[in-house]
Amino acid sequence: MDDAHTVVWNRPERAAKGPAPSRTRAEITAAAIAIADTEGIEALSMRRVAKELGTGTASLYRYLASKDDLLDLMLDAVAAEDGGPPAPTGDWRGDLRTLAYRSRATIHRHPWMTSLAAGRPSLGPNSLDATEHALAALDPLGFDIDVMITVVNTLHAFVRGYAIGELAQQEAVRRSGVGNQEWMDAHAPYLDKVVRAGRHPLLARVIRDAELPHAADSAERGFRLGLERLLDGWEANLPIRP
Amino acid sequence: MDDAHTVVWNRPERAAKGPAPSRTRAEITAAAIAIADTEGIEALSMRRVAKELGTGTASLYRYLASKDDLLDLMLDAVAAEDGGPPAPTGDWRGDLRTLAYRSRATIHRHPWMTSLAAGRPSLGPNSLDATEHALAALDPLGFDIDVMITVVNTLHAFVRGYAIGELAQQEAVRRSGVGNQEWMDAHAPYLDKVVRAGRHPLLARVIRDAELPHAADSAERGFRLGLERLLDGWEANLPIRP
DNA sequence: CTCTACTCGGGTACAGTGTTCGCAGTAACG
DNA sequence: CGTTACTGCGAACACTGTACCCGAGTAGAG
Repeated sequence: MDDAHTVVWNRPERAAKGPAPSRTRAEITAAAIAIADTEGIEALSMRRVAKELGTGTASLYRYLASKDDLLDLMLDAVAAEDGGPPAPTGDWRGDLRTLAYRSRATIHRHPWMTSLAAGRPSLGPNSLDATEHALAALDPLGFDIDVMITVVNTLHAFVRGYAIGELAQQEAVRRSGVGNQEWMDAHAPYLDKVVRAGRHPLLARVIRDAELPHAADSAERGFRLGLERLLDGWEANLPIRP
Repeated sequence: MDDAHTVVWNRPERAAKGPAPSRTRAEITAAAIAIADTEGIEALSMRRVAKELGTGTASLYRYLASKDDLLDLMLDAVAAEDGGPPAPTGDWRGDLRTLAYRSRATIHRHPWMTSLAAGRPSLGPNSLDATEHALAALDPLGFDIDVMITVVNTLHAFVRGYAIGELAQQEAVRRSGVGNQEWMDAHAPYLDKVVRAGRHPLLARVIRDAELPHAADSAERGFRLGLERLLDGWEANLPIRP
């Protein structure tokens, strides 16, 4: 791979000369995503991908400069699911809410996203499309461009950060290899001890009295609550009141 | 490690019988944090930690059931920096702002946190302390416990998510091994092509016209802006108006 | 058409990873 | 004082990403 100095998005898929490649980057990416979805991100190895495609491991390096490139491609590929973001409707609040929920759904479909996205700027073409559409929803509001990008960044930050919290336990359980009940049983004595020690009265109230953590849709309700407050904050600071 | 079924926080540090261990979990954790800070999280291996401490690699497994345990300990250790969170002052807005800024500073000091925190619930004693203090700041406001924990979760989500975005490029540059300029040079042709293609007019405005991304304190100003809007959103929904 | 210059696929090899096993030495309990 | 349970750790195992090199195959040049 002689053009490793270039970025993967800017590298031609097929060489000018020579025989035609038998796979495509998209094929390889799709196989990798399938593995990460079903077996977890820690099961994703180049050898595993090669086996899935029925090729030799070293062949993959004809398409990708490194595993890092593959991870970049995976992140950008899932950003294009559902055929790209919807067009702005004029209701900025509804549009942003829709984008946030779509983003959340995507992360839930691919929990490995959260760990990959950390430390990896979203510069793929599909991610850029998503950002453009988010900006478009804000365009009619009269913010200047600096505020607009800040709003988009903040929304993005909330969605990603919230999803990380939501999926943390679920992912820990999955990685541990045991069932949810066994995982709980392993952690219960420790948490009991903390609560019983009495130095965390409010946390104890959360564990004992709170209804939300025990509800089936607790995460979704918390997400909506946080999101609406965020939108409230911007609505209260619109330069042009509708 | 026969009690691997237990959680690391709940495992006794020293055995009842036998010779005294020559290191402590805290020592090992500190060494690991130092390596991750200076050489990056991908340089953190059990062998590297052992070398740093001058021990054999296998000895570490007398203190930790797995590398995963070590990562958990690292995350909780940094949560205790600066001697724990400050006591509530009565100004809930200021208190939450302080907590958010402290959290951001910690992440900046340890950029590897973002990738570790994904998929790992924060159940360590120091993390629980931090959550307790955040709840305490909200206690006088009259929210019920469900809303309180939602507010804390949302704040946490915003801070973590924003930091991920802030550090993404910086981490990508570091991991690539080349300097910032070379990294920029490698990405510029691709971004130029995207802008020139004309299908992202708002993104083009951000890249060309926005002042914020070029300012030295851009990330900090964006963080403050997002945080204040979030606080605005809650202030507008207080059950008891002060 | 031949020749040349290139690419493609992939077996092999290398350095590194997390973790287990077994063994020698040591401290405390009965 | 013997027994027991621990400690430190060298060696080994099964994996990882990926560089190297090879024969085979294809496109354009002359």
